[in-house]
Amino acid sequence: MSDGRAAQVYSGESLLFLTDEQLRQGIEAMFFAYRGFTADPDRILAEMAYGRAHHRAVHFINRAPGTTVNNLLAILGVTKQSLNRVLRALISDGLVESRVGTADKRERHLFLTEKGRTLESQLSDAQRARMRAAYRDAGPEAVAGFKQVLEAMMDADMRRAYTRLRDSTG
Amino acid sequence: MSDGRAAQVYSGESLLFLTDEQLRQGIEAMFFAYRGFTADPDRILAEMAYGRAHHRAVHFINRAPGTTVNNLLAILGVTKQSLNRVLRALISDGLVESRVGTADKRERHLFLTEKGRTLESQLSDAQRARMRAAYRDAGPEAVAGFKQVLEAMMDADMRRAYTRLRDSTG
DNA sequence: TTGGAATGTCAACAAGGCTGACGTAAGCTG
DNA sequence: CAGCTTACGTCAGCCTTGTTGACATTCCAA
Repeated sequence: MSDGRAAQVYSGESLLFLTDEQLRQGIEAMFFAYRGFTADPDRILAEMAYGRAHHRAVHFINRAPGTTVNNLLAILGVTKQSLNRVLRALISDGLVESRVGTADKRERHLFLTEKGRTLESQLSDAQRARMRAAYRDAGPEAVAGFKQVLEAMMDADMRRAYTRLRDSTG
Repeated sequence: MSDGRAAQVYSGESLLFLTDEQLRQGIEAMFFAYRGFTADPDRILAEMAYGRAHHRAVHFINRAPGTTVNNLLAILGVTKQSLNRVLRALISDGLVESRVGTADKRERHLFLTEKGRTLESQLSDAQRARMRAAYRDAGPEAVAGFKQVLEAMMDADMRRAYTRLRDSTG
């Protein structure tokens, strides 16, 4: 399995960055960084009895207004029961509106209300602030590399979801 | 708050990478990539009634053998009650050994047993395999940028923990 | 018209966070 | 030595967020 050590050996063009040690560093970096990544929104959410699951739902509904429940399910990678609990809370609190589909009436299309948009921007402002600071510290080339590695780490279907979202706006 | 748009304006040297849009892309990349990051160990853990929490404990005990409970607590960022539940399972299953401190007898020093090391390498082999593939795809410069951005995203104390671990071995 | 897809809902459960409270042993300090 | 603090363990209870399984409804499509 671990061919990292082996990689060191036949490195004509320095494959030292594939060492087990280097990989472990990356793993730990992901772990610690993800904590920072979620810390700021988590603090805001805690004040209003919401959790990370609500944040994720709100984020992706904002990103793709009118998305269906099924679609959101696939993006978030949770069961419909799990998502439903979150959506129910958001709908009954008036942050999300669920409209029956016109073409296919089985589908529910999800939209943020004004109140929902307010929370969303509060959360993403906080998260972006940290991200922006990190980007600024690291510089544009580092950011390009950052995205490249992250994209390569994704499962194939998540990469498809990611690039589809990215290319639809960005 | 969101000065991303503003950044576009006075970009003498292209601050386009600080756009809200670019930041959002990074946020979504983190989200999707983290799923991939944990997917392989999660599959292995599920087969043996362990969870991500056990993985984290085993990982850091392996990284810093003889570490104290308090130290582990700080690194993992959880309460002692939460960690204790996990440690109790690992100790009673014979994956972790807890030795009373010699200098300070209040402390418990934690070590992996042979069985513990076996699980650890199984998990980290799986995680490294994905990481290695991603690194290889992206190349050494991208990897350098990846680490740079992640490090900049961490909270100050987590960055300290991270660099301390990194510099102790790597 | 009938099968299957999309959605929703109920119930039950587990992992893994959390707080609060309490106990014990050990170290430190005045 | 006395008393405070630290390190650790543990009990009890709560919350969020994930899971399965079962079942009803609605409605498209063959």
